[in-house]
Amino acid sequence: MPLRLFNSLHRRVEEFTPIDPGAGSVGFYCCGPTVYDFGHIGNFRTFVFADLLRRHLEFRGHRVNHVMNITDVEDKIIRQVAATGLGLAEFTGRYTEAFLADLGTLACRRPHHLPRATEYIPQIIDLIRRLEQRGIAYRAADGSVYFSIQKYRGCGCRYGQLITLDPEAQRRTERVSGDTYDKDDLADFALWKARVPADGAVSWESPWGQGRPGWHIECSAMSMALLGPSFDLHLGGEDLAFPHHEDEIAQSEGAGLQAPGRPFVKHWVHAAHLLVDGKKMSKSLGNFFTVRDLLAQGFQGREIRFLLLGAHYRETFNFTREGLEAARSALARLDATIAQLAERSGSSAATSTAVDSPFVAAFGEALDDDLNVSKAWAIVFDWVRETNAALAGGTLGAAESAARLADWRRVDGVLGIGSRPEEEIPAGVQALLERRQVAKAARDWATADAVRGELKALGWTVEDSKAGTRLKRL
RNA sequence: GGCGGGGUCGCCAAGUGGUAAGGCACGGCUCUGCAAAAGCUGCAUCGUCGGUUCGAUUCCGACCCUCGCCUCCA
Repeated sequence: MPLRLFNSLHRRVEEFTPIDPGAGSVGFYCCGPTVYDFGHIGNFRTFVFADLLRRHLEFRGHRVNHVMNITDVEDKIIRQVAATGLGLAEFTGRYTEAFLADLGTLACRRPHHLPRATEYIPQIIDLIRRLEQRGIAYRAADGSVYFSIQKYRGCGCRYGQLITLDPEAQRRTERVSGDTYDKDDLADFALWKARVPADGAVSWESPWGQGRPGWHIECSAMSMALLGPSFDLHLGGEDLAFPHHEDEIAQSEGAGLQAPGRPFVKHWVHAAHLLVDGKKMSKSLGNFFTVRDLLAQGFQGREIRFLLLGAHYRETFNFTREGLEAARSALARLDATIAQLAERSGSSAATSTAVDSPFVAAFGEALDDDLNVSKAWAIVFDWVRETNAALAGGTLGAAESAARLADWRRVDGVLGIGSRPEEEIPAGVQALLERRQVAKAARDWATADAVRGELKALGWTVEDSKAGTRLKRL
């Protein structure tokens, strides 16, 4: 069975097929961060999900051209720039670096392209001009350029591809009524924002005078610049479906750059939000974690990744500290099995086989099923139990161990969990261990147990087995 | 008010028209000097009430609870 994915465009699970099978790579775009602060764990759920999809596509033999934009000009950024007195590039550069570091902490493969909005101003301007030429964009009294949804519809295009919209039934929220722009229609959105004094030095020359791009237009301009006017996959958090993605479609298809009958994007995929302790993350509730916060609490990136990969991407997922602790325990069990396989396989290398083992095949099929990662983990842990049983039974030879290890590496190429970083054993701990060994040899159990207690207090646990004594970090 | 998700074991979380994966936690047993680790093993009838069906947790209806979106929040 081929890969099937939910497509927000049609609200059903569909087989994934590249829009252009001869292209040699899959065009893959994921809306990235707005760099005005550290990303929180909810943001990273989307990026970890995107990483899983990318890795699975690669596992299935696709070459993926992964693009993620960095929004480095936006209202909040401008406010921060003004408040901190830093230059725009300096300010956004800091958070961009932090974001990429966090992405690395969570073992996400680096996107092939990380375009910044400010580096694509000419392309953005070209796109707006094209929309203007086609009569879909208009300049308002405030000097800004807006996208006219009515004109767009008049061209036979459809606005409302990702959601069902009934403008009459929409509630007037504060955000709408608080909008002070001079738009023809409330639903219209800014393509180019005329400079206002509060923008400070953040502005660019354009055919409409000084100003800066609207939010939605950057993704249209950059995705099409890097992936062409029609590409395969566009991902993002569910909150972006409307209006951001809807507007991206409108701008991109409104510009009419696609070949006849081709859409801007073939498959839209949205990741559900994360809850923290059952509630939406928000600063006022204080249930807001950055990756850094969690590292400071002693958790590892792989533990966070494991937890984020625990649930299906289209389900809201409840992120808790208990969940992180459970992730740690589960990973310790997995790590122990992998370590034993490595030990047992010694120097023998696995002979590569043309056919996937039943384990690897079942794992891949689980992910083919709309990225059913929970099912995939169930398969992994079934395999862990079975492997442990074989290991405990002493029936696993070096070659078989190496083969299993190779299977795990294959699977982990998709999961990206990796292995626990080796921790050096401090000399003091090593000395205690030796003291205990001496006591043990002398059958002085009281001393041996006392030393074990001391080691435990230092964060190390001792495991005796027939093969010898093993020291493990708690 | 409109639209869209959810309610499955103590916690997290899959899934299916024929009596429910996996993880964490917990109990018993084996192994162990004792432990730990590991193995074996035990532990749920799926929000409520109706309906369809030979049979529903899975389909339909109503209700309750909960979460999200409704114009620049992943």
